[in-house]
Amino acid sequence: MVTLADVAQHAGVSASTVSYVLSGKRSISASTRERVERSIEQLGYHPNAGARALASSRSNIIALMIPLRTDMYVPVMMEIAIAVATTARAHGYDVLLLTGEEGPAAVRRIEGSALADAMILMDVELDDDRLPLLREAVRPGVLIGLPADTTGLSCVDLDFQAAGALCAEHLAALGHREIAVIGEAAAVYERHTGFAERTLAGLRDRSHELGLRLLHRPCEGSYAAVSATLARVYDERPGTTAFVVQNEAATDPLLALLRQQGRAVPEDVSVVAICPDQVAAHASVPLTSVAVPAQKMGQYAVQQVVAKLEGRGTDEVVLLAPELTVRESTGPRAVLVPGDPRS
Amino acid sequence: MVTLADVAQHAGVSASTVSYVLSGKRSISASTRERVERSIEQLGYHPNAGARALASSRSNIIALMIPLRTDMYVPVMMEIAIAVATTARAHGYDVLLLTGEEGPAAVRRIEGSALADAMILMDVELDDDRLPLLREAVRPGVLIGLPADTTGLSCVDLDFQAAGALCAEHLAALGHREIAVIGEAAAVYERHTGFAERTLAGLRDRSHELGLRLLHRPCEGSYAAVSATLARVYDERPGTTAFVVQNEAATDPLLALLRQQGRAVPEDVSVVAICPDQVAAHASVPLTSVAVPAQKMGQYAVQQVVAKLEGRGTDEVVLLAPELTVRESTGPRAVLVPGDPRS
DNA sequence: AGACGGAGTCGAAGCGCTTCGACGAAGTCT
DNA sequence: AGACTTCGTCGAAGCGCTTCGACTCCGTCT
Repeated sequence: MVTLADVAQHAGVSASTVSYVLSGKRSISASTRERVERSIEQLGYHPNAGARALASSRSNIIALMIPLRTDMYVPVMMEIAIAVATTARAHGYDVLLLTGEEGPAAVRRIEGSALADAMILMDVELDDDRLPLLREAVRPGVLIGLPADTTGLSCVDLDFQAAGALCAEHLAALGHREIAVIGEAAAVYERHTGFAERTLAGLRDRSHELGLRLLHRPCEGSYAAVSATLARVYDERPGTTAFVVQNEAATDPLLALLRQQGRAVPEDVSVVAICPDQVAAHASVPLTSVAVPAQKMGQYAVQQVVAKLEGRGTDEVVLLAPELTVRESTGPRAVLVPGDPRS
Repeated sequence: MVTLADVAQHAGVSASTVSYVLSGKRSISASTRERVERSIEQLGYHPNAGARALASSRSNIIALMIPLRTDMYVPVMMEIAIAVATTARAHGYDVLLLTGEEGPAAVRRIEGSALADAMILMDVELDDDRLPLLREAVRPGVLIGLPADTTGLSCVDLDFQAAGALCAEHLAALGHREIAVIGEAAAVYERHTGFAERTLAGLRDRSHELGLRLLHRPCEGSYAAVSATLARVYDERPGTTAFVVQNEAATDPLLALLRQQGRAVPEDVSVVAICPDQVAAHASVPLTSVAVPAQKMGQYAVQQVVAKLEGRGTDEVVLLAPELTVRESTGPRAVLVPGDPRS
């Protein structure tokens, strides 16, 4: 392995000079800089990560804790992870992948070992075990998600409450009065994942204001589960004319089942989904949807964490404003009144 | 931060003794060991990763290069990544997440900087840029996937060729004679991703041996694309009675479209998929499938890489034997002959 | 009894880098 | 002209750990 000393010797300067060329922390004459850079190039020098970390107490690594379970949102998680990795690299950082498995111990381990300079946590629960540790930690952290108590923490998330409200508004404007929510799997609510509850709150509140009747049912992503949920919904609320789907895995089954039952989308039933744009656009009926901006969230988390590492940036909660894109799955409520041509 | 020296002082021993307690590389008396362990516990000591890496030239990190693109196999990639992270932790390693973006430069960087002790590469193309570097590298590497030339490399993958053959056999045994393959997106073939071509080879060869007619069409995962492909298939080969689907994203659209066209699965048409079991089991018609053992592949890759790091283990290519699980999407070919009750 | 070997511990020498203080040279101010 | 800066460079002191002798006991073998 070629070391700093090798480069220094090759360029005829001292080791510290090479170091300063690399870091730019002191001014170096153009001629020296060039000579050093040529030597680096020629020798194929890469600074030893361990030595650098030890001397500078900076590892240039950001830890990313992803959820272990794959019961929800796999594409979203993947998209976030890739966005984090890509953005981090652009800022000169690498990403260490931790699974939720270790839980709070992982936070302690990273903190104690200085393996990473900062942490990004995904799949944050309302009252997450890891948060007290994160608050005490020397190293900055950013959450993707929104816990109950955000004091002393930085968070990024979609404003799911506003997203829920937006769905209600869109459907209300189209004349719908009875709406069913196909929610996440029951387990997601049980572990108090914030986004699910917030979406529901947004839907409830705005529905109430707008005079809509709302029925919420948790639902797994399988055909069988969606089928059962759908049957129950129509049983309890035969007048349902619109669905809001939060569990992205449920969108395809839902559309297929509605079609099978002879309910046309959007003529008879409207469907709004909360999911990544890509998923919405590729459904059998392109879905009117509120996008989950996975990539933006990943990028923002990294930017925030890097800002903190550089001394800029403070704790703040950023809720990205939801955007509803109208595609082909929503339309005016079919009203059968005397005189209506369709009646 | 608490250091080795702090622990040593607290326990009343020298630093090296603490180090040996930690590593177990020299024998330590039970009493000393206990005292040191108590001190470690009480002080909440975690060894500094950088210092350890510098002194031992081992970072205890495994680098994982995942594909940047999300045009295929997202759940598989995610499952592999999680399996790698989990298995690595169980062996005392952490995982560094690299995206394919950097390409060969990433290999050089890891190699030069000693950031990781070993590398696991995913999304390997037949003639991958990174392979020459990996062959020269001091650090061991394992590929998940199978390139054209495997000399000097360790690889794990599903035996996709056998998987293809297995599909053909299953359908032949059920009496099918004309089979259509819904392949991966055209881009996947263009970049010469091994598994796609190997599957096809397996299908072709065995079909030929068994006297089946095979039609292969690349296909994106969207409804529109599957719809178009399906139309073309029935146009060219009206007698098609079975489908093999490789692009897992295409399974749902395919089933939905077949249903829409009044073709019952499995009564009129059989469908075999090559995808993770979870995907197959949750489809609208539970799919007969050859499993892509993502988790096993991830686990194996880590075990292999760890074996190499420990001096055990040599270069070898491991192709996992495919297993076909019969579910509800395949059945005997509907034969309309005079006298058949259905005719 | 003396030589020998293993178990248990310690001290010290690095690992390759960053960073601080120092120093000469050259420019700037009064 | 002398006193100050500023610029560019160097030497040396660590960062916290691993690891290699070396040393001391103490039990064992002849």
